[in-house]
Amino acid sequence: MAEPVTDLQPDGHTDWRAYAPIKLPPILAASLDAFDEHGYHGTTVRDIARRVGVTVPALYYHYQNKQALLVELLLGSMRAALGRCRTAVADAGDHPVDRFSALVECIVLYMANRAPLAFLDTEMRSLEPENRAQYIAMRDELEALVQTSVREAVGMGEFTAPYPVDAARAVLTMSQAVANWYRREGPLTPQQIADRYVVIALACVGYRSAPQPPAAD
Amino acid sequence: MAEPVTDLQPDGHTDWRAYAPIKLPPILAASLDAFDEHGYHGTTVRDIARRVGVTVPALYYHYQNKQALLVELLLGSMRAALGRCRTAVADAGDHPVDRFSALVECIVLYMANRAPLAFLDTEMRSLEPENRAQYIAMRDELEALVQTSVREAVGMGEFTAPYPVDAARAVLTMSQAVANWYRREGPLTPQQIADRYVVIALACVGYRSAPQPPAAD
DNA sequence: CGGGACGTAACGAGCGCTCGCTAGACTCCC
DNA sequence: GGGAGTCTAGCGAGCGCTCGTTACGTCCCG
Repeated sequence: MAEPVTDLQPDGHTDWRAYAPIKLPPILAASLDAFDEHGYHGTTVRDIARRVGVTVPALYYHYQNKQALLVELLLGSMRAALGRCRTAVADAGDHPVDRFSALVECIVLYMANRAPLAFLDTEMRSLEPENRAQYIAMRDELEALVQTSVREAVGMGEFTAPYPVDAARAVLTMSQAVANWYRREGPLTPQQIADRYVVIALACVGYRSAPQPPAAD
Repeated sequence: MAEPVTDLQPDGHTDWRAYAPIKLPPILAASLDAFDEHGYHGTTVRDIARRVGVTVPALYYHYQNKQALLVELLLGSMRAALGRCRTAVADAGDHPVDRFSALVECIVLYMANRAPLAFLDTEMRSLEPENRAQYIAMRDELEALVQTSVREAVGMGEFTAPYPVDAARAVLTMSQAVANWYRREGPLTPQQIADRYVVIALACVGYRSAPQPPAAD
């Protein structure tokens, strides 16, 4: 019942910076739209069916229940984001500053290019306990990646922020928040936003020689 | 039906830094807990009644309907936060850097001291259109306060961030995110977190001589 | 001609909300 | 001082409706 969706797999990418238009099965795509608009509990299976253009039992032929739709989207999204972040860290080489920059760029790129999926994050609390536990485990791993790169860069004297743990969390949260305000019709591309956020994040953690591009808003 | 609650008024404070333990009418307090746990649509009026220890009709004696409970909490919370921010800006004097610092401190203090209320923010989409419009208007005003202080400080050469608009939004979102992770039993007081966030935020916007307190995490 | 992919119809449960009613406290007037 | 009237705060019962879910029939394609 429902085979793996490439866009929701940890290795569903060849280049962590590359994003094709997202391709989800119709039922998942409709569920995503509905959950983003009204939240999990505010969405009815009848609404999802209506969006897809089928009847309710057709949904239950493809997915076990409503919760399975949320699990597929939420865990899949986190799996995909984490997979890309792991690749980004691996590709960034040995230097913690490069790993940190790659992480911020990767997270922001995901939040913008997959904003509807990332926006679902708040529906985490509607996951049943064991699903939520899985989600939180991945979430914690993502934060650990960021915290580790910051800690190492501080150890090398590259970052001078007086409160590196708080600064790292601040960077993570401000990056994740991109999913909440990014609009495709906005003036900046995801890559432009990501580039700017790398600069902002490096300033946040007190990078000793943060780059100062000439551009302005 | 339901007289004003001090904690939810824009002028429900004498000092914008001072927070007494929050005091809400029992029904609102129970609604807040339930909405935080399960979301608006995931909460039943029977659950709220059970928490208060009364029957469902008793709720409807005090409040018009379920939506009115959310409106009271969400608009009230935003009203209170915005009220404090306006006071903070007014008290900070003429210098944009001081206004910016006061704003960050004020926002973080609110997010920590009123975390359950601030956490409700995501339930904005469950507001009926006209209520949501009011909420968004206040939200926009809050962002405008931050953006203005940054723009003025950049104009004076005090902030050197290459992308001040993006940096200002990053600061706002990372500050608001405090409500999502703050725990009362955590190691830092709200004031300590706020002080640290002022330092981090000043770094974010490229304050030319950001203070460097000696402490570490 | 079998099974994958649906549709029709309906189930029990629970939803937000309201009805009619009442115990008790308070006010007012004679 | 005491009865009549009114107000607050709440109750038990149940309304009409929608929810997630399912049993079962049907159609079409290989």
